[in-house]
Amino acid sequence: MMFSKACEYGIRAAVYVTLQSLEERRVSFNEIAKEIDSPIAFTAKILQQLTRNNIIHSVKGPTGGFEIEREDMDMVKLSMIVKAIDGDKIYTGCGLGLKECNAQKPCPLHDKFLDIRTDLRNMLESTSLFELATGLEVGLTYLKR
Amino acid sequence: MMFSKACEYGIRAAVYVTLQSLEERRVSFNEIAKEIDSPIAFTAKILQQLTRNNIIHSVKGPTGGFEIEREDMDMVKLSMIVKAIDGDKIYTGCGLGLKECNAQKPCPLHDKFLDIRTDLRNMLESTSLFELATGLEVGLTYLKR
DNA sequence: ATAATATAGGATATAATTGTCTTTTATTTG
DNA sequence: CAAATAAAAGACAATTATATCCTATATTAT
Ligand code: FES
Ligand code: FES
Repeated sequence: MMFSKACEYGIRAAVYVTLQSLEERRVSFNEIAKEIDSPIAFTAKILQQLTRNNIIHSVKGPTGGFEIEREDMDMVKLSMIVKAIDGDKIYTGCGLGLKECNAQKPCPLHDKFLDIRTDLRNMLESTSLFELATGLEVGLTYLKR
Repeated sequence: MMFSKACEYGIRAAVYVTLQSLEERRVSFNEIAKEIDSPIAFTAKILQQLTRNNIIHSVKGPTGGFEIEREDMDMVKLSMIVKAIDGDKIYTGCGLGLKECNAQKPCPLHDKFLDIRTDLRNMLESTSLFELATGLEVGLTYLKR
């Protein structure tokens, strides 16, 4: 609804990688897909995108898998994942589908829509992977149900 | 992104019907599609949905077309249109795609997501077609381009 | 070096959404 | 009543999003 399926899987996957990297564990896409309850091959594609965008790091071969550096856990915000997977139409598009969102020639919902979207944007730009992983770590939140 | 294309067209169409009904004019789906710059046949389908959900009123035959009662312009909120076309997943779904959004077993983004979604919901539930049409009427807002 | 392992990449399949076309039904006017 | 008009309905087509499968490439351990 707000994010594509691919983006939802991408965020859940990145948070799971973060959680495991906190314990120095590399994880395979098989494990990730199982733990976040997502389609394996599709998840692998999404992990490729995250890797190409330097959001997570991948290592091939035995003992390989996905990981994320400790400093990146703080640096990587949700907005970066959303942008890598869904692009920035979530920021730039018109809520009523006009060709562009423009205050000079706004749709009837423009002002109200912009309020919501600005809040969403601020939230995504200020939320780090580390922050999301900590709730998981102490069992307060879940990646599947 | 936030709404489906169908929903975007639906809102724009309903606002246009409202604007014209303020001047006692019934409008055909051909005119609506032209004025909101949307695919004609697809728009006709969406107008059917709005009619079935008693959001706008349709009249067949010569002099027929779509219209909306003056009192309905205030009574119909955007939330009703969104619900009629996109269903209520926008209100009930989990932002990270968990099978359900539930505070007992929340995803890592639950609290922050709920804040945004509540604002969106309040906005949609408090915004009437009349309110949106008035900006159009005085040339402050636009339904195409 | 070789075998085993794990991600990368490309081709393909399936499902959902978006969009078109044609026929039917209801209504109004002459 | 007949002709014209406009929405309703159903079948179909195109596009996009989601998902799977198979092969290639890189890396590690033996
Ligand atoms: S013009 Fe529609 S949201 Fe800005
Ligand atoms: S559980 Fe994910 S948004 Fe509520």
